[in-house]
Amino acid sequence: MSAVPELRITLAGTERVVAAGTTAGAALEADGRTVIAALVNGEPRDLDHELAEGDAVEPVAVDSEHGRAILRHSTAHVLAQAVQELFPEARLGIGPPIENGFYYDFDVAEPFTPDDLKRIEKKMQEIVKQGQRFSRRAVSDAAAREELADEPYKLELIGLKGGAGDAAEGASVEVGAGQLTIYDNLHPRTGELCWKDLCRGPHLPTTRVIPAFKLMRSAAAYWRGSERNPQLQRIYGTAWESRDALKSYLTFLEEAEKRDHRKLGAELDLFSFPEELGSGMAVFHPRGGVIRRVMEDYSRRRHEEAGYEFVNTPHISKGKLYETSGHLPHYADSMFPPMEFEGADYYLKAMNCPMHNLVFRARGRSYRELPLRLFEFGTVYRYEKSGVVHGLTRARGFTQDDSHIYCTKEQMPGELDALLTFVLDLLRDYGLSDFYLELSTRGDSDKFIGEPAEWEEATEVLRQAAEKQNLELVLDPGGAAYYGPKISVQARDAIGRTWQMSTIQVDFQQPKRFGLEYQASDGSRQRPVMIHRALFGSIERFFAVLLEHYAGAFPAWLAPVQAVGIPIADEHVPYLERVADRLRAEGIRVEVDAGDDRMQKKIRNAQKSKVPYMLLAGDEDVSKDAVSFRYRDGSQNNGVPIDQAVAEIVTAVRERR
RNA sequence: GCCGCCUUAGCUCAGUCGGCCAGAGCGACGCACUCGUAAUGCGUAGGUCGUCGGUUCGAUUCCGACAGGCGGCUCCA
Repeated sequence: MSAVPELRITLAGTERVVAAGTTAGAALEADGRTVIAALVNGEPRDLDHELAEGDAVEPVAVDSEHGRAILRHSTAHVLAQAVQELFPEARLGIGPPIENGFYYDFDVAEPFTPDDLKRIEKKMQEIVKQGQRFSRRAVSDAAAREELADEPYKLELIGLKGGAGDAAEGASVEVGAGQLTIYDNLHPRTGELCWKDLCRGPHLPTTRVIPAFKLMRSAAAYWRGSERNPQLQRIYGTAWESRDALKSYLTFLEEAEKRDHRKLGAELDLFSFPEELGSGMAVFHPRGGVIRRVMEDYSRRRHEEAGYEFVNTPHISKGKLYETSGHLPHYADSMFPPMEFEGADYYLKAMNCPMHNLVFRARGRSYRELPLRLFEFGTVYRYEKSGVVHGLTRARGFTQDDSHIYCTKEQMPGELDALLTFVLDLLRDYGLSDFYLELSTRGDSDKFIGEPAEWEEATEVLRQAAEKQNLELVLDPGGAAYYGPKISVQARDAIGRTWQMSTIQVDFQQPKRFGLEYQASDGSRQRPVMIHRALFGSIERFFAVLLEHYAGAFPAWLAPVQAVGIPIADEHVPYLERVADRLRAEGIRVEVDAGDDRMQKKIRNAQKSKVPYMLLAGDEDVSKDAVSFRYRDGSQNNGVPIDQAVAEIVTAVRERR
């Protein structure tokens, strides 16, 4: 019989009895390298956290989502320590883990240079190599204030304790709701204090078990995320459980860079942003134009089949319209300033909905017409701040595939359900297949207008429609537009990035503001519900997403040039022209490369322009009434009879492959 | 809008510690070559070094403003 007091705990699901004073690490027999922390009763804890009677303990592996966050958080501490060693005057902001990495904010007189980053990274490596221990220590608020007297931002966080979640994204990793703690970095042999930071933790046992990290960039960021606050210098870094994991992340970034639509757009001669037009305004070149036209044509056809009616509206209108719609009071910052003309203020169109409301209101409407679905490729202009304009995904002029559906309240659930299915099916036809949905609801802010009961009802209907799709549903409280809740469809692309695509919004406001009415079967006048919905979001943005998704190698039906004829020698050009004529007669976009490059060079050019089909012909093919295929992936299929070759291409295009 | 960085030929980039005619590769154009699955050779043209202003005997180079771009912050389709 031992006199040592004992504890009963649950270890990774099984009951155990351990000596009092046992740490989570000891109970888990953690090596501190692959298992780097513990979940105690669901809360992340350091390995040297002492267990209490009845605790449930689970290991946290460094290569788990939780584990990486802890690793990155610890690496952020190493970053801050390195910065303060090199720049003793630097004051600390916050330093949380983020997706794929971490950052730390500093108040310094001069922004960091790329050279500074190199020095900081080197210093971090020294700290990692030393293997300093992360040691947790509870402190009272008063003691923390005294210790951190030189860290004004930390003091501010202490003052905000409890409300830290609202203080700033990431601030909650510094101060939790309860007892304040400070982490000391201790020298492994001497135990000497090397550095300390106010932090909730948990952390790795030592800096030595940071396997791989890299500083990425520095940039300015507002303290606590507000434009009104001072700007701090933020350093971004990434950290991984192994060198290989870091390497594959860096490879992913390279891949993303290769797919950048701005780069591909120039390389493939699809579009450009002439400086003469001003920032955020694109022109589409013929090759981009044809892709866009095919995208639009297919969308038009599907909308027509789904009972939409097409309308057209101007690009400019008197300000009164946007006062009626409520945009001017809520949205004026995003609109171009007005043009004074004939005694009225004219605004560039920033939204299509007010104009569609005028179409609805142009005459009396009957319940028999509902749901009335108005559709337009409507070009809008929005004033985007100069720093946010970004290629085709964030432009100042863009075209929405916008539609507004007017229906009765009773029709709303069925309409939303059908709409969401329609939207997802159509997106799938363009080649996106991996989706999740986001439901954005009303928040506390006073930007939201309208009756809470209406909001609740609409939110509930949207939720039900979303749940029927059997897709992951993410809640986004407070993310709604000012006039109503919305569902947005998020799509993951070929390399796993997510893009916001379609949005579906319910709006009770505009029908009221415009006095929209229909006559019901009982002769009474009723107010319709309005559903806003853009499927591509904007054609330009959707174009960019597809361009990046396919890395420029569009499926045949969208490819600007679907086939290129490549003669082995000049004398084979007329033969290929005849083949090309056959294809053109079937509506295929085909070119014959009759230039005086060598055949190999023509193949290279066609390959670089990502043409799906290369059709080669030499004496052998001519003698057999055939062509030889070279596909984009480099594979070939030689001596294919012309009829068969034409059929192969036509079928692929018809089936949108 | 804020912070930092960037802007040299159609594209990608050298270069000038302030000094006579600013370079390369690719692309374009011309000539020769007529070739079986990712670059044939030779030649030619092309730049008031983003714009405007300042400093200087002299500015593409230094300084400032503006425009455009890139990375973030804030915001968003």
